[in-house]
Amino acid sequence: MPVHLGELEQLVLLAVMRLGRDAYGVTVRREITERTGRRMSFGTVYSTLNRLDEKGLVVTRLGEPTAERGGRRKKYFLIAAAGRHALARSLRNVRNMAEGIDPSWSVS
Amino acid sequence: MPVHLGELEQLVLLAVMRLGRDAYGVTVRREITERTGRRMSFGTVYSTLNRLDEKGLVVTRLGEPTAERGGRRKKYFLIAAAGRHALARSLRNVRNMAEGIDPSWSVS
DNA sequence: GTCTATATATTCGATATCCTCGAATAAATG
DNA sequence: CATTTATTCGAGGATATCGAATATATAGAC
Repeated sequence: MPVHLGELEQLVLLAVMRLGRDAYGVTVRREITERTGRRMSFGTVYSTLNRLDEKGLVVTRLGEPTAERGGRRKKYFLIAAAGRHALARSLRNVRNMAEGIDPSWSVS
Repeated sequence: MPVHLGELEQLVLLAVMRLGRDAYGVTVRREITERTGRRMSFGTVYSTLNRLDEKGLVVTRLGEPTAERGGRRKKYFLIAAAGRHALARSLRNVRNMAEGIDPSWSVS
């Protein structure tokens, strides 16, 4: 099994963490788009969420129907311990590599 | 053409920046492994470097033979302006998503 | 000088994983 | 049963990965 997080897996895991108990397909996609400007289809988001689930990096629970106006039940995602670890490693790697290379270059 | 940087592309670009004029296959691989612990074959490194080259994110120059003890000439890599921009965007996205989610979680 | 062994470095070909989308499906309410 | 909300599916492209093959340089034997 792959030990590394893909690019989008990283962003999706971060979104799941940010959203806490309100993380599901729609909100995850919105969070990423709002914070990064990155656009993607729902299919993309869900395939990533499901992959993270299969890897055991998130856990899911099925939501109750809301009283809003129909619509299928939500599938909520929560980050798992393994997900936290994988994310921490991944971010640490980037930080270690970026350390010392400074602001200037991120502008030009 | 894809607008996003893969996970490894990000690390390789950072290594190329760090190494300045001494960036080539062998040193890039070593830099990443030393700083992150991440192992990979040379084939992996070179395929990524070449992909970045095709995308115009790095530029190459061929080194002169050294007086060390045989061996093929080195192909040096330098980050291009487009590479800096892509990297800056990519890192900014991660930072924007990680912002506010703090220390505690990176431990547990 | 020129062969050949050896060291250094890069390329190649094949496969797995990740990303991506649009269309299809499912499940809830009025 | 029409509409809304949400998720799954199927197919194709991009990235990552490796081991083996290839290229190119020097040193030493002859």
